[in-house]
Amino acid sequence: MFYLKDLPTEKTLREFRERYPNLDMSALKACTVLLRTGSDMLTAFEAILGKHGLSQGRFLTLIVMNRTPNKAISPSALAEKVGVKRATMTGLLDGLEQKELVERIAHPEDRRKLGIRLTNKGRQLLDEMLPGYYDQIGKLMENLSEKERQSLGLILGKVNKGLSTLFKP
Amino acid sequence: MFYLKDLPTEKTLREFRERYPNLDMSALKACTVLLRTGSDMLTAFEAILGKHGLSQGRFLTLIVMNRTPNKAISPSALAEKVGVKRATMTGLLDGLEQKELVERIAHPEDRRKLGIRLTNKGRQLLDEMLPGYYDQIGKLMENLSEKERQSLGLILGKVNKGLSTLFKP
DNA sequence: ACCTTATTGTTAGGCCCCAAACAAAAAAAT
DNA sequence: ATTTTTTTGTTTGGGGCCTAACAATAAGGT
Repeated sequence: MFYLKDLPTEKTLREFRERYPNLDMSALKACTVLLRTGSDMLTAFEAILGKHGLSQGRFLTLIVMNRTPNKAISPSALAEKVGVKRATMTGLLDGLEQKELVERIAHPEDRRKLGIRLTNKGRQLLDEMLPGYYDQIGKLMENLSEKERQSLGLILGKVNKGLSTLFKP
Repeated sequence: MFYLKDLPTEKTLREFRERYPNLDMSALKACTVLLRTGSDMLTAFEAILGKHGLSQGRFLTLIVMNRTPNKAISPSALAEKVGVKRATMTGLLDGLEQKELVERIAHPEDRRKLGIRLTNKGRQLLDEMLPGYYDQIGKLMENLSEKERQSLGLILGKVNKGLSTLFKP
């Protein structure tokens, strides 16, 4: 899951607005459609990743490491970039290490720290699956013109602006 | 979490495209921004709902029931509308029932079936929290003109079309 | 009527996420 | 030099979601 499957119809929206008069119908509609689409996209991606034995979290971890495939990176930096807590990263790395896609290396100076590295097998897996993955993303967006893609970015930027002011006042 | 926190920079995107030439940069960018925004929205909503002791799943369950507040609805219908498996709905209903927001009623004819109803307390909670909730949604979208909201819907519709063709070929 | 099949809600077990608490080690304060 | 604080990675326990398997019941096939 991720979000409501059965989005409210126009009729339901109107009924709700009668009961809760401050309801901004077009805002709620935009909001639900956005979340629904995101939810479906994620579900689709997880299906793709599942074929390679990866979860979204593990895949994102690999992707971040693949930005600098020859450099080691600390679990905490990795957690921050992926957007999970350090505790969660421990679990993701456990899984990746068991599959031998990644290895933990002791830090030469600071004995608290670790360095995480892609193994050859890890790099190999990515090089094998990423072309297909990017293909799918291309197909996903093939119905959008370049202009529409820009427009989408602009609009989502405004949503983000709204997000940042949500909890301030 | 939900999606990558640290989105790729333009530079990283270009580097990736060199390694994976079929990468459609504007497609990937649109994709990541969309998922990132959805992720942030969901996080924000969960923070709001948490104040009322609800999770996203439980809240959506209540919302769906609130469409017809006086009618009982079966757990399986509820699961389908919310977008979770029946097994998951059992857990959601357990939680809601324990908070006395919802009650399970035996079906008069078919002894396999149940009817789920909002209790007074459940209705009360919704009527108390929904105005504020819709307010937040209004604020979230306040930076978008009516035209932009329509445009967003249109664009997301095309993304959805892309989604539906993702696994066919 | 009897047997098979389908449906309903639940339980069991697993994965992924989080928050909180830890031990080990390093850095800062005194 | 000793104590305190901070940082790092991990463990523990909990929630939410899933799949697979169940028992109970109903519906259909013969």
